[in-house]
Amino acid sequence: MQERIECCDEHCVHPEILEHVKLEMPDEEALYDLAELFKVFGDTTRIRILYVLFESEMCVCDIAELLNMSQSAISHQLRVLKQARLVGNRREGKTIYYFLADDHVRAIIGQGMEHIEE
Amino acid sequence: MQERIECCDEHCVHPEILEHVKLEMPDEEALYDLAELFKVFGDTTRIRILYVLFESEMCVCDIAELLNMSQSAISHQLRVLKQARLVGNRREGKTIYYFLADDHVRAIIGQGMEHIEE
DNA sequence: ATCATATATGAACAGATGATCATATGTTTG
DNA sequence: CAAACATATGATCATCTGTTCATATATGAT
Repeated sequence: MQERIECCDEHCVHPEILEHVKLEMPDEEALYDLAELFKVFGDTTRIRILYVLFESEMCVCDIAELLNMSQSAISHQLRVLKQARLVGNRREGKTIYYFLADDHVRAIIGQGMEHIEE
Repeated sequence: MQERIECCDEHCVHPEILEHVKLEMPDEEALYDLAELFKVFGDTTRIRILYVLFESEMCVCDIAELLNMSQSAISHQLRVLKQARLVGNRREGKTIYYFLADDHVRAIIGQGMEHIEE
């Protein structure tokens, strides 16, 4: 007689909550984009780059020197950061300066810091 | 005569800014922890789990059913979320209910959403 | 005690990721 | 135009990650 014969027949949350959850879920594309965004923050090198840019815009070789890493490694990561629109850049002669794209970066990292400092 | 003979001798930011950046950087351990935290957010399954828990605490099999994934996969990811202290759980008989650990989760995901919706 | 149910866990494997190396592109200077 | 410099990029490789499968643990019911 019962439709659902597997687990969670009776013990769990009410069906209307399950329905409600399904309705409230953002669409798959947004969830995917969100995970992709956080992946970008989920790497020590990229976090360090972002922290460096908190203080001032900076060229690639300066970042590499500051973080004691190869120019190539930094360049690859700056590409990832730029694709995620977390940083922007501008050219001045041979040099390319990178800077934080917007204040969400600070906000997100700030919230993260609060959590781990608990 | 010059100490620094590589790139960035003259064109780039002033040395005092470089010094300032070095001083302002959080220590390596904090940066590592921060990256680890964002890694946890950087997966579609875990993001979806967190969104489900936005609405209500829920047991493992319900989450699995809602997300159309195996109980094992969900259990593995709940473990990761718990280790990052993003969710907590409580037992009620055979069932274990998971819930959001604190409001940083909402804040962080909210900021992330704002960014991708730009 | 035995069985069913809910969840957890370890091993294994495929796919993703990040640093390195070599090289390419683009800019300035002589 | 050639050389020097700043940056970007493609290939490679070792490592990490997430799912699956099989199995273990824990609780409740009979």
